[in-house]
This record gives sequence, structure tokens and C-alpha cells, in this order.
Amino acid sequence: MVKRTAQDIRRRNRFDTLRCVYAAPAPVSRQDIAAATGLSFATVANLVAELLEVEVLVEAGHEESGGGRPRARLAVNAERGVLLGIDVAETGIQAQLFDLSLTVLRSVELPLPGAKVAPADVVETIVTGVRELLASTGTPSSRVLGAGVSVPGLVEREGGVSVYSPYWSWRDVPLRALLAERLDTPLYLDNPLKASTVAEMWFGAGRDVDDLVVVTLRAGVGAGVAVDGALYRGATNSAGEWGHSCLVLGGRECRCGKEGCVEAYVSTSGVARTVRELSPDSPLLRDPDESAVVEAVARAQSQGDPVAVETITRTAHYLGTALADLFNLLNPQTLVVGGWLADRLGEPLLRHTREVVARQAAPQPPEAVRLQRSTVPDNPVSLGAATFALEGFLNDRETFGPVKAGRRNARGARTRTAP
Amino acid sequence: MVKRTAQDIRRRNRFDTLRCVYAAPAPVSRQDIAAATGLSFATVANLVAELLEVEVLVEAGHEESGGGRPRARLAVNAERGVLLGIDVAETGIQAQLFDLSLTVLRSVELPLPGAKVAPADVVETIVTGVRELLASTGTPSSRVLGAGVSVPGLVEREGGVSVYSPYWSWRDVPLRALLAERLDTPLYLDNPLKASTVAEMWFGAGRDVDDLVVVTLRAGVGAGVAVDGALYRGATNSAGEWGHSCLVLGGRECRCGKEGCVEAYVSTSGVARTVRELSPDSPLLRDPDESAVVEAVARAQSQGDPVAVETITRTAHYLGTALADLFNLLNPQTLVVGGWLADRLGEPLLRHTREVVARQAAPQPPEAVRLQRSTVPDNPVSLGAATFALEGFLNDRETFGPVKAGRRNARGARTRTAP
DNA sequence: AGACTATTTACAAGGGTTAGACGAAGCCTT
DNA sequence: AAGGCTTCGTCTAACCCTTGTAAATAGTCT
Repeated sequence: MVKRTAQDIRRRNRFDTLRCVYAAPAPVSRQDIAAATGLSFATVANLVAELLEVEVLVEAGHEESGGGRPRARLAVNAERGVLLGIDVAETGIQAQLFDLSLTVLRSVELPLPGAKVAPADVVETIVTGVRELLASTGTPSSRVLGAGVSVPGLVEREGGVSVYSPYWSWRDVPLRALLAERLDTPLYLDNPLKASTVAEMWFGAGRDVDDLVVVTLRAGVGAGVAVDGALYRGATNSAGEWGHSCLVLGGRECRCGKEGCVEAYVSTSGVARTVRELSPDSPLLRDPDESAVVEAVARAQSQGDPVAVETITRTAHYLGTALADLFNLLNPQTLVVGGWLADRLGEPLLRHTREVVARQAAPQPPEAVRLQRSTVPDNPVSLGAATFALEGFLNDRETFGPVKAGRRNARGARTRTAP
Repeated sequence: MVKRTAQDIRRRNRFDTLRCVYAAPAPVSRQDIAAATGLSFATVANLVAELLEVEVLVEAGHEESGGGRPRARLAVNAERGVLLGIDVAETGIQAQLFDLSLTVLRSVELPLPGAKVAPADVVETIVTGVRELLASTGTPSSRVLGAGVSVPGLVEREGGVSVYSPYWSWRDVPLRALLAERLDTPLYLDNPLKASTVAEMWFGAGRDVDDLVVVTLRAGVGAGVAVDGALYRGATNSAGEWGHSCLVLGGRECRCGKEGCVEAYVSTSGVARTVRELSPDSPLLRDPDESAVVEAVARAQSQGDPVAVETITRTAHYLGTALADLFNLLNPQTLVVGGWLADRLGEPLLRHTREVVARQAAPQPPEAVRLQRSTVPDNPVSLGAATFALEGFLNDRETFGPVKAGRRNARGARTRTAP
């Protein structure tokens, strides 16, 4: 059984406090934070003092006051340092440099060799990308607070090992160790589903929600689950493998070897297949590339093309059925749909899906079924990876010591004066 | 956001400590508890002292010692009081009286009126059952520490309200309030899935596991999820509604109105349907009652009857597929299958199911896929209901105050002697 | 009886939260 | 310009929880 200590509470409260600051569109006051987190004002003041001390937060002006001392406004100190977020995908990597407010400063995309990709190739590409990001922005590596790396597949997080990667058939590749030889910064490894979920929790629809499910629709599909404000990882950090859940027993063959997987219906290739099933010689299939088909469907449906419209309807039916199951099983406060496919097919798909979900999720009352599109801009995976680095930094015991004697003494407290 | 305090830690540790004592087949020492929970010995000694004080635990002899002070053995004080567990099902209720070691002292079953069942009927039946249990055992009601009531459907736990009950079309019935008028004991309301899961966590396969999924196969089917040693409830306490997840899009009609639900395949009626599909005039169907069909299948398969064997195989295929999805999505340490159907079909079903799950849960390594039958004897629902009452009692601030001044003073500690 | 050993108990220290007193910083009135 | 009023932020003492460690305890062994 995992042990829980008082410091976990503190850590959690620090997270909540900071999440509040990130979540707000404008600088917030200590009072706002206390109200939002449910913590006492004293505690918030404590935590904020600590965050100001290490310069993660800064004071940013004051609120208007109608008599009485004006509230100080707090904001993230974007200048405090930078974070790296790296999204390793099948065909290439995207590396992004963020300031501490998690604004993208610069990004690069680098292809991976087309043939069999070895761990060394990925390491080399990442290192190149990182060097380029730092060089082009003139950032000394001392300012990097941490780097998050997302690799597909099963990841053993603490050890920084890619346990299994489907594309490249990796087994137990100690990726963090390999990268640590080349990069001098704290490294955090996880997979894209977890990264997207964390991004959504800090900066997206999960900001003011404690239980949510994030579903990502791209070439593959998957889910991330957050319970009680924390990412749910399961026993071996592989919770959320939802893409190969069975939607149709004995249905479409899936690339995983099974039949009827969710992914065979609501991924990029799944949608393309739906088009082919509906109308094998539809002009939508002119370009055989599956992404192109999806783009074509998106364009055509807005002009009322019947095949495109029916494709959307069917996809919504598949997706809605699968999502209703998630609602019933996990009962989240809200369910977020993101990923390239969801972006492309956008509101029309979601609108239909919402109807299906509402119908199928009975006996859940309809208002309990909140379904929304991801509000995270740009690439949620690299943002999420950077967020892992942020979380890691916030847990750094060097910076955020247990109520440091130094600081407290400086303020004259904590030193027992009596016998 | 829900607030976390230091007392939560204490409460949690108290639970863990006691769970240890319950879990062990024989009385355990403080050292055993410390080892099992990962707590320091001092803390365990603290908690045990408190539990001894309120007489929930008693010392039960000493271990053999090869030189040195022998370890004291601790056991639950069964005499400390009694708990009630009430399982309200479609056709009748089962009420059980437990001592504090959660041994059944007596049970009664009472039918509910066959026609439309009103809340007052259920209340009346429960009250009758409880009176009978107490009268027949000569238990004064002052010895009852609490009563747990399981009702099917959606339950709003804090309020003690049955939000929706499918059998009787109840909506927002304030069951706890109604019962409180008639019974003078703390009441805890929840549904059968949650109850079974909690029973499994305290007394079954979840004793030494922090993340588990409990699947119940009866007339209906459902799941319960425990995360991090605590029951996962979701946003509105309705997590675990798994029975109407889609297994076959457009498949068998389900009584819920949807098609292809898990429940239409692996419930009692689902199995009977499988038999009918396989061989419409099989002798297994002689008795048209669905439970009787399942019993017949269980008997016949052990004699190698081909229809029965094929029924088992198919059911295992359905069940295995559905369970593999749960493994992939939730990644529990272990998955427990219980319920009348699982009891009847027993090991043959599980053996086949295990194979299917192992095949379909890739890329999970096979050893990560632990699938076992429920080890809770008798009725897990009423046991779980009683466990809710136990948990409630353990959270009672009267009994387990925050480090009570009284007790501590008696022992001479905690009173600052200096200025 | 005395030595030895392992278990309990007691206690102080350390980490956390929080109410409440008090100084600080603005508005407003006189 | 001074003083009242009001609200915010800091500080401190009090309380809750865990835990390392010294002292007391209760057995076995010689």
C-alpha cells in the first residue's frame, strides 16, 4: 500500500493553488484562490509566499478597492525559466519550448527515418531538436527547468522506460537514461494519452473539474482518466488503453489483430473506411491518403454532400455509443474530445455525438452528460509533456523544501524560544 | 475541489490497519500491521492503542518468542457490537445481522409484494426484517452500530436518496429519511455494485490490493472500481454502470432498450439466450425459467454435453472480450468476478475466460492480467452493506475523536508542562 | 537470579493547516 | 492634513498527524 504523508497534502495544495492561477484569464488575488480551492486564507497566503519566494509567481498590480487595502494580483512569472515538451510520434517529433506560463516560445518539427526506427534515432532527433530550440532563442540550458517527453505505447514512468512501443516494436528501452547522457535537465517520460489528459487538466476543460475523461482521436485513439484531480494511471501506468475496446464483436478487422475495436471506427482510418463502405467510388476518396479523405469529408459535409453527411452520422453513432459506455462506467463530470480528427470534423461531429450519447447513457440524467471539445490550442501532447516537467519542478524538494528552516527563521518563526 | 486534511490521513491509516486485521486468517501482531501497511511502528502502535481503547480490537494472546518480549496478537472484538446489512433486490430483501468480525449471526429473507412496489413497502419490509433479526437473537437495539442498505439503481449517497430505481421506476425517494423514522441507528445507503466491491476490498480478493475491479454477474451485471484503496464513485456516485456497455453494435436486444449490451450476453438471461440460439430445442431448456437453464448448463457441461460446453465457450468469449476492455481501460491489479452466475458456472467459465482475456488484452503482459473468482462467501451485497456501516462507525467522530484530550491526558501526554 | 533480547510506550521533533490578533495600505470624512 | 474606516496580508500560537529514538517492559535462556 502506498503511504500518504502530510507533505502530500501540501504538494496537492500547491498544485491546486497554481492551477488556479493558470486557469484564470487574468491575474487573481489570494482571496480568489482561497475561494476556488476551499483552503483557508492563511494556507493560501503561506503557499503564495513560498511561490513568490522562489519566483514562480509575481505580484501583478492591485485590484480596485472601494475602501480598504486593495488586493494584490498574482500571476505566473513567465520569465522564471523554460520548459520543454516533446511529442514523439510515428513519423517525426515535435519539440516545443515554453515559458513558465506555458506559452509556446518556439517549436520545431523533425522527421524520423522512414525505415525501422531505433532508440538511438529518436534520441538523436530529440537532442537535435532541443539544441535547435535553445540555440535559436538564445536560451542557456541553465534556464531549462525540465523536459517532458511523450512516446507512444506503454511507458514505465518512474524508471523512464518505454516498455512497449507498437510502431517500432521496442521492448524495455531505457529512454530516459539514454537521453540523460545527452541532455542536462530533469527528464519526464510518459505517453501521449497521459500528456493530453494532463494538459486538459491544467489548461483545458479540466481546469475546474476533478473527474474527467479525455478522449483523443487521431490515427490511433485512446483515453485518459483523471480522478479526484489526479491522473489515474492504474497498476502499471497503462490505464486508458481504450482504442482497442470492442465496439462490434466480430466487426471490422483492426490493425491490432482483433476485430471490431473502437479504433477501427473512429480513427482517421476508421472514418476513411466508413466512406469506402458507404460509397466505394465516392469522389471523397480521390486522394487515397486517409487524412486527405477526412479533410475531404469535412469540406464536403458543410456543403451537404450526402456521403459526407452520412459518414459523419455513422461516425457519431459509433463514437457516441463508445462514449456513452465511458460515461456509464466512469461517471466523469465532463468528457473532453480532442485530437486531430475531432478538430477536423469539429462541431458537426460533436453535435451528433452528443445526441447519441444522451440517448444511450440513460439512466444518467442528460445534464450529467457533459461532452465538449478540447479547448487546448496547438499540440496538447507537447503541452502535456511540458506540464509533466512543470509538475516535476513543483515537486522538486530542492526548490520547495518542507517548510524551509532558512526562510522561516528569516521571518522569525518556527524557532522555539521557550525551553 | 474537495479539501484534504491531516485527519484524512489518520482515517485512512485507521482503515488500513483494521483491514489488515480483518484480512489475516489469524490474529496479527503490531509488527505485522506495520509491515503490511508500510506505516511506522509508532503510528501503528498509536492507532492500535486507540482501537483497543474503544474496544474494537482486543489482545488475543502472544506469539511464541525465541528470547525477547513476545509480540501481542490483536483480533477484532466481535462482541463490541453488531452491524446490519440489508440487500434489497427485485423480488425480496435479505437482511443479515453481523457481529463486528463480520460473521453472520442470523439472516432473514422476506418477499416484496409482487405488484408495483412502493417505497413504503420496502421500508416496512426492512423494518420487519430488522425487528426479527434483533428479536430472535435477543439483541438490544443499543448494540447496533449501524445499518447498511443496498438498493438497486442510482443512489445519492450523502443524502440517502434512491435517485432512480429501474425495477420500480422510483425517482428521488428519500429512503434514508423514511427509514430513520422507524429505526434508531445510523443508516448508510448505496447500491449493490458498490456494496459488493467494498465487501471484496475488505474481505475478499481486494484485501491486499489497491486497484481492483469487481464484476458482478447476476440477473443484471455491473462493475465496481476501487482506485488507490478507495471505492471510485464518479461525479454522481454512478460509476460502474457497465452492464449496458455495448459489446456488439446492433446485437441482441436488451431489456434496457438498447442493443448489444454486455448484459444481454453474460447475465442469467443472456446465457439462456445463448443456449436457445445454439439449439432451440435442447433439453437444457426444458424448464423455461432462466435460472433453471443456467443450472442445467452447469450440470450438463461437467458431463461433456456439447451444447452446454459450447454455451460456456461462447459465454467466455463474450465475457472475456468485455473484461479485456476493462483491463485495458482501467489497468487494475486484479479483476474479480462474482455473482450468482459466476458461482454457478464457476471455474470452467473462468478458465475459458482467462484465455480469451489474455489473448485480447495485449499489449498487456499476460502476468498483468489477474482474473479471479470472488472469494467472499454468502451474499456479498449484504456483507458490503454492513461494511458501509462499519466504515461509517470508524468515521464516527464521537468514538474516534481527533486525538482526544481525555485519553491522552489519562496517559500523561500531550499536556504541555512548560509555559 | 541475572543476562539477554525483542516489543511497547513515551516523548520530542518535524511537517501541515488554520483561527485570530495585529500591522499595512488604501479610501473617505472632517 | 489628520484621523477614522475597512479590508488585506503577516505572524503566531494551537492543533492534528507521523515518526525516530530513548526508556520501560516482559518474556526466554543460561
